[in-house]
Amino acid sequence: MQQHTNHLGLSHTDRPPERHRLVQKLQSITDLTAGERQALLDLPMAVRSYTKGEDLVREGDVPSECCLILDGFAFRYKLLPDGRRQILSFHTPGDLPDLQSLHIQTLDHSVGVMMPTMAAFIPHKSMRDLTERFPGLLHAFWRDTLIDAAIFREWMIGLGRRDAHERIAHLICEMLLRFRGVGLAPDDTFKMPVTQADVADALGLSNVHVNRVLMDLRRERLITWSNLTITILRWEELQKRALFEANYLHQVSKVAA
Amino acid sequence: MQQHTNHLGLSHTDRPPERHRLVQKLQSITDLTAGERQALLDLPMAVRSYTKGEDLVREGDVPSECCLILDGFAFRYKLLPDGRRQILSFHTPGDLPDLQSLHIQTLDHSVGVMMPTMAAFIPHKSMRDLTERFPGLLHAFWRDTLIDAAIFREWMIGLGRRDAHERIAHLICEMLLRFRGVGLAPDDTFKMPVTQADVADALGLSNVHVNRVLMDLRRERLITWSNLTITILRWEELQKRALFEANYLHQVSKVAA
DNA sequence: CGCAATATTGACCATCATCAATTGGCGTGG
DNA sequence: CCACGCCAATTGATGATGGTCAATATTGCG
Repeated sequence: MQQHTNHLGLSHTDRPPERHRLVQKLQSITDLTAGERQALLDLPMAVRSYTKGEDLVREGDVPSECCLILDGFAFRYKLLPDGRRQILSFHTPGDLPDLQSLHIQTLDHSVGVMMPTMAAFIPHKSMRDLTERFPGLLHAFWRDTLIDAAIFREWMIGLGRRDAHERIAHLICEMLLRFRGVGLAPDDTFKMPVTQADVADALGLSNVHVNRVLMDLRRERLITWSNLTITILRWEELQKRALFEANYLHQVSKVAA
Repeated sequence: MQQHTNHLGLSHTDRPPERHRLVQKLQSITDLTAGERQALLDLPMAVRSYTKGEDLVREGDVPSECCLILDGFAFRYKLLPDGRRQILSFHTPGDLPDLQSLHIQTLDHSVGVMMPTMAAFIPHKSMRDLTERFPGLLHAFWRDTLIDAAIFREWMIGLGRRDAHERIAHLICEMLLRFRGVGLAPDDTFKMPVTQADVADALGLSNVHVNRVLMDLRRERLITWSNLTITILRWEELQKRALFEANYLHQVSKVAA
C-alpha cells in the first residue's frame, strides 16, 4: 500500500494490475463465484492519479461513475461554511468511497487523498449492468454499504461519548485491524499516512490536543508513531485504554488471498 | 403518530392496518410498482407493542427477522461498558431500524422506544424471497440504507465539529423536515417524544447543558419546546444558527399520500 | 543547505461536564 | 378531588477537558 509505481498524474484507460484489489476487498466480506470475479476484473475503468491535497470528487458533484481506490490512501470529509472540517472515514485500496452515488444523485461529501493515490472510475452504467447480471454482487455491494454504516456508527460513539485518549487509542485499534485484514500490518506495524491535524479532524479534536494525547500514549509505551508509521507495543493494554470491541468491523477473519 | 389504539403488550400475528407505513416510506424515496406495493402489504409480520424503556432488539442479538416501526417512535443506541450512552438515530413509522441484520449476523447496537410503540417483525426469509422476486425492492432497500448512512455522516459532523447551539438547532431542523416529509408537522409544529437527557445522548452533551441551550433558543424566540411539542418560530434564523443544509436528507420533496 | 510542513511545548481561556438542589407537571391511589 | 411521588426540567456553583494562540523544534525534501 505504501508504495506504487505510477503517480505521474497521467490518465490511463485500461486494465491496471491493481484492479484485483476490488475482488480482494469484496472477497473479504463475502464469497464470490468465478464468474463474479471475472466480471469484476472485466469492468471498464478509467485510472487517474492524485497527490496529497487533491480531491477525487467533491461535495455537490453529480457523478456518473464510482471511484475505486487502487493504491494509496483516501478519506471522505465535509467542510462547514467557516472551514471547520470533519473527516468521515479512511479508505484503503479496494474501497469504493462513493458507492452511494449509484443511488443518490448529488454527493453530500468530498473524497480526498492523503498521499499519492491511484483511483479507477467505473461508469454507473457498467455497475448497473454488472449487478443486474450478477445479483450476488448486488448483495455484496449492499453488504459493503452496511459495514460502512456500522463503522460510521462506531465513530459516532467515539465523537459523542469517548474522551480524547479513548478516541485516539480506538482509532489506532481500528486501523490496525483493518490493515491486518488486508495483510498490511506485519509485526503489528503499519503505515498511516495522516498528520496529527488529520487525526484531529477525524476525531473532533484540535491538532494540539491530539499531539498531547499521542505523547501520553507513547510515554505509556502503548504505541510508537513516527514517520507515518505506527507500531502497537502493548495490544491488550491499548484495547483496554480504548474500550475497543472489534465486532463492529464485521471482519470475516480470513486472510486475503 | 402520537397516539395509537393498542399498547397492551399483546402479540398479534396478522395484518395490522399500519402496515401501509412501509409502502409509504419506501415510496417517499423511490417509485414502486403496483406489484411491489402489494407484495409489501402481503409480507408476513408479527406485531408486538412496547412501552417507553423497552428494547425491540439488543446489541449482540442474532436476529432472524427485521423490525418495522408501525406506530410510535424508536431509536438506535449503543452503551459503553461504564454506562455512557450514544443515541445513533431516531425512527418514525415506516422505518426499518435493523435492516442491516439481513446481511450482518450479529447486531452491533440496540433499538429502543421512547413512547408506546407498535412494531412488526418480518422474517429474514420473507425479506429475501421478496427481494428475489422484486429486484426493484432490493434497490429500494439499498437506497434506504444509503440515506441512513448519509444521515449518520451529518450527525458525525455535528458531534465532531459543531458547538452545542449548532447541534441542537440542527437536530430540530432535521426533525422538522423529516416529520414534514411524512405530513406530521403542520404549522411547523411537531411532536418529539424525547427528554432533554435523550437529546443529550444523541448529541454528545450533558442533559444540563442541553437545558441551558434550549433556554437560549427559546429566549431568542427561535423555537418553542414544551410538552414534547416543538414549534419553529423563525425557520430562517434557526437554520442559520444551525448551519443547516437540507441536502443530506435526500428527500424527494413529495408529500406522502 | 534551506524551505515548508509537522510536531511539540507553554500559557491562558472557554465550553461544557459534574454535582447538587429546587421546581414543576402529571398520573395514581386514597 | 387532593396529596403523594416520580420523572423531567431548571438553576447555581465549581471544575476539568480540551481549545486557541503563539513560539520553537523537527523532519522531510528539493
